[in-house]
Amino acid sequence: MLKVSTRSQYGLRAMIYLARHQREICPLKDISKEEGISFDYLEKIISKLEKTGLVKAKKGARGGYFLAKSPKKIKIGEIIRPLEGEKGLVKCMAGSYRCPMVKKCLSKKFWGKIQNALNSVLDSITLADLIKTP
Amino acid sequence: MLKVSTRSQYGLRAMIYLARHQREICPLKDISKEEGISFDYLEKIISKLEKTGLVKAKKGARGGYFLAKSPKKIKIGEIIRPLEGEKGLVKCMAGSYRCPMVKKCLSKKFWGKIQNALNSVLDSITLADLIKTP
DNA sequence: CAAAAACCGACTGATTCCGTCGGTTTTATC
DNA sequence: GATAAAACCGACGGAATCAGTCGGTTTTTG
Repeated sequence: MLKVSTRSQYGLRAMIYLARHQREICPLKDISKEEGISFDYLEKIISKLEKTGLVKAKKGARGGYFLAKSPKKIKIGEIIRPLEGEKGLVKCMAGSYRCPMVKKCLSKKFWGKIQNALNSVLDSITLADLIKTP
Repeated sequence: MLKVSTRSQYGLRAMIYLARHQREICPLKDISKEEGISFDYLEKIISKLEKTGLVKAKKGARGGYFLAKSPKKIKIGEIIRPLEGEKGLVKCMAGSYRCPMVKKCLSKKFWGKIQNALNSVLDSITLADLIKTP
């Protein structure tokens, strides 16, 4: 339905939170409380972001999460894409799939354009851009 | 999951078909056969496009569908948006919904930007653009 | 009248979303 | 060393949506 899942929305909000608390180690409890997002769900989301290397974790008491690099170097696309799954906007762009109509199909190229446009917008904005209050 | 539904993909292909058969009246059977899309499903899709006024129908024997206006005047966004539902990319942009965090939320503006960018790409391309074979 | 077509609404299996839950491991502090 | 706080992990489940099917109605042509 061309919708951004709450996963991505929550993930972005968590990243914004971390960006505003740079050089601190933020326990998930604080983020979830502050943002009003389910702790358990947010855990799954941030763990994904950790696996892609955007976020680092410190375990144990007084542990928590923190950004792996400066907000200036984090493009929003890097946050959204892993959370949405890298499948691509339409099935016919997913790596494995081979559309039987590909020869005659005029629309594939179109969807590729849309996808590229979307990605470049997402990559033209950094986390730092979002937190600077003008 | 930030995916375009097959509804839209099929809808677009049907519109391309109609554009390539301008001034003909195309029975759904032909479109579905040519494009390899389920007749029954396509019927639901095209009926939606008819309701939005992009396509006109002629009932009865020797009836069928045809474009309501020239392909040059049909923006792809006009095709996709009704098929995807006008809900917006994220819940917090849907007309009725009031997010409790709206005051502090830095991301809403961001999603608005993304949505606008997407819409302008979709509206920058016409059906005519898609069928001219370069 | 018969056939061809659009029109319409109800139903269904599968998938994905959006969480929840219970338990494990790691670490800091007392 | 015990305890508590935190990250980590996998299984489960209700709800929504998707993609499609089906059966029937209405309209028009020949």
